[in-house]
Amino acid sequence: MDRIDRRVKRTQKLLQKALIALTLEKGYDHVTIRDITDRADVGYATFFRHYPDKDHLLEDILEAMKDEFLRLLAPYSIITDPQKTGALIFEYVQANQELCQVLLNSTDTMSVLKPVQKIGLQEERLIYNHPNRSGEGVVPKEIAIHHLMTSLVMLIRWWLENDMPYPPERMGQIAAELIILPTLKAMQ
Amino acid sequence: MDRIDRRVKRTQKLLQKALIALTLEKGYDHVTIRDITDRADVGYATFFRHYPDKDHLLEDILEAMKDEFLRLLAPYSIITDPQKTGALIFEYVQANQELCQVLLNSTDTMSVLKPVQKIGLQEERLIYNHPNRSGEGVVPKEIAIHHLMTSLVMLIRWWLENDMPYPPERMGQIAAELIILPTLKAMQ
DNA sequence: GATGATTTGATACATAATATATCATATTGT
DNA sequence: ACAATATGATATATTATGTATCAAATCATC
Repeated sequence: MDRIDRRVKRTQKLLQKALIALTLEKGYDHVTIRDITDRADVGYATFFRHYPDKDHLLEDILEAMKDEFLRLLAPYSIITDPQKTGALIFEYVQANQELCQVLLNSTDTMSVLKPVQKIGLQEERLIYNHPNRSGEGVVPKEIAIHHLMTSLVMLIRWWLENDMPYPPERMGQIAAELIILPTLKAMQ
Repeated sequence: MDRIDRRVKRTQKLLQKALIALTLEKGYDHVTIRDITDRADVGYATFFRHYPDKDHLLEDILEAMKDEFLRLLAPYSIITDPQKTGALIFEYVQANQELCQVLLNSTDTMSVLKPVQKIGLQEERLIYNHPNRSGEGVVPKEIAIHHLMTSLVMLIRWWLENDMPYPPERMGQIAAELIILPTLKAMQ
């Protein structure tokens, strides 16, 4: 009933791989749809049978990554153990370096931030009740969560752009001291 | 000798104003060069006599803003008085709301971050010698400065996107507690 | 394995935007 | 007033997007 045609899944995977490879080669903006379909060895018109434009293909890639990523982090909490969670995040980024580079450096980086925001809101209750939170800060909750998530993404961006000069454990520690703990402390 | 033809300055100003207005109306990506030249009431080919593409026009606008912005902040330091400087920043953003919205929400927001980074590096020595800095943190200097600047830009983005729900003074305070002071403390 | 449904490839085509070239006209700096 | 330069208008080449069509291949299911 609800199963997806093998051909569809195959075509979409080919298009996704092609976009990732081409973005690494010449930059997201300079990749044309013809480039993608040629690389994927797929008819040109076939692209539009799956995605209305390039951005939607990127979004699809991001969605898949998000799911895998959340599964990885599920056993821990960014609040209960900031350093450990931070390290896990940077280990994941290291293991999926090319994919992350594409998602975070495509012109559309900002669109990546929206799903990330959602992840933040899912943990909101957890954050709000955490003992590290003093409750005496001046920072509204919504701002704090926004800051937490976007700053982490920006830190990952920096790390990738500078060829990962520190190991994941160290980056986790940095994320904790620079972003996670201060945010908890400053929350209203 | 070095002076610029009045016609050139006039045309460039018209193109800049047109891009800002059109970006607010329909979004940066959807603005065509024909749109710009029509709105500016200028010949189509004239655009390319000044800029190779839309991004370079945006860059020109950004450059002008950067200069004005730095002149505004010159008497103060983000380090000596974080709250006051923060408030000043948000007051400027409020006064130049439309311009800032265009620069921070155009797809190319990331290109805005590069000049901002430069501003940060100019203050680097000042930051490094500030008494608020404990010197016991684990965060490398380059990461701290990157974090400081990008987080401020992201906070401004949030403020604009959410219709500026708090006054500039409050935002300056928030920026200080959430970003500036923690960064100084965590610096190595 | 046969069959009806769906996807794909190939092709043609319409549209839109970018970018360049040319030349008469208008404006500028001196 | 005059030489230099910028502009407007127009034509044209190029590139990319997006749609339409139909035969052939592939799929799910029985």
